Amino acid sequence: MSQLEIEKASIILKLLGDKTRLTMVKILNSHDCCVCEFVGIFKASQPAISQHLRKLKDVGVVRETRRGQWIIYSLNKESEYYPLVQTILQHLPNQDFRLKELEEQGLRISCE
Amino acid sequence: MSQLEIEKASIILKLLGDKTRLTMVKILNSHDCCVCEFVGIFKASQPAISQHLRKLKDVGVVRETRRGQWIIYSLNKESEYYPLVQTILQHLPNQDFRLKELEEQGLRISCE
DNA sequence: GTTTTATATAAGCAAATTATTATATAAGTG
DNA sequence: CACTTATATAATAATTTGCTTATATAAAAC
Repeated sequence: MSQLEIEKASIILKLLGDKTRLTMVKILNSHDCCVCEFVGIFKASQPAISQHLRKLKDVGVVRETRRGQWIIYSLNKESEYYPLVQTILQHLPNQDFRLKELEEQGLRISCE
Repeated sequence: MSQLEIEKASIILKLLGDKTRLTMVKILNSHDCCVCEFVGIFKASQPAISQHLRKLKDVGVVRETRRGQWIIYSLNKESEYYPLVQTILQHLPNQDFRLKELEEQGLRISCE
């Protein structure tokens, strides 16, 4: 079991202690996503989504890669926090239905 | 693996996303404690400690039992959140040294 | 090169969180 | 019963967080 300082762990837990960010990370655990997909999934503005992603990126939980005009976010498996994040995500129900809903609205394809 | 709604999980993660509360819960995982012991352990006022404990109690993560003039807090193993809390705590270093320090100051005995 | 699409960032503000100070309650002690 | 000890609660102040609005950047399309 990889161990983390309490201080660092509490930072990660606070980050994941937000419904939107926690759902984002759960989704990223099975599928990479771009910002516009998250904007479609959550009833939140684009800047709000960008700001959540930035927080996750700042601590290294997620990474970004540009692909054309899209920026694709993915879980950073090299992060020292990855083991903790993984065990937390295992307690959460699959969120694939959210991506399904997106596809039904024709919003998923746009970023592929 | 017991599953939790995202909404509920995020509430727990936010609660544990505080250094003081996270350390409290880690300590309670191996030893019951009273409020005055936590006041000794953390550089925080008694009301601040009480308020942290209240938040943990309100969601059912901890329980309290009065023993004379002391109120002893313990982890609530019946909580639906207990499995999630356990897996998180496994990633954290043991905090027994904090209780040791208390004993050396003669502050532990007072609550026994 | 202007326009559109995707995203980021900055500033301002409202809501939520945490700590402090003061006071209340409840048990134990002399 | 007055006094002390342990704890809780209420009010308030300070800090943090998350959202909105406006603007900037960067790539793609025309």
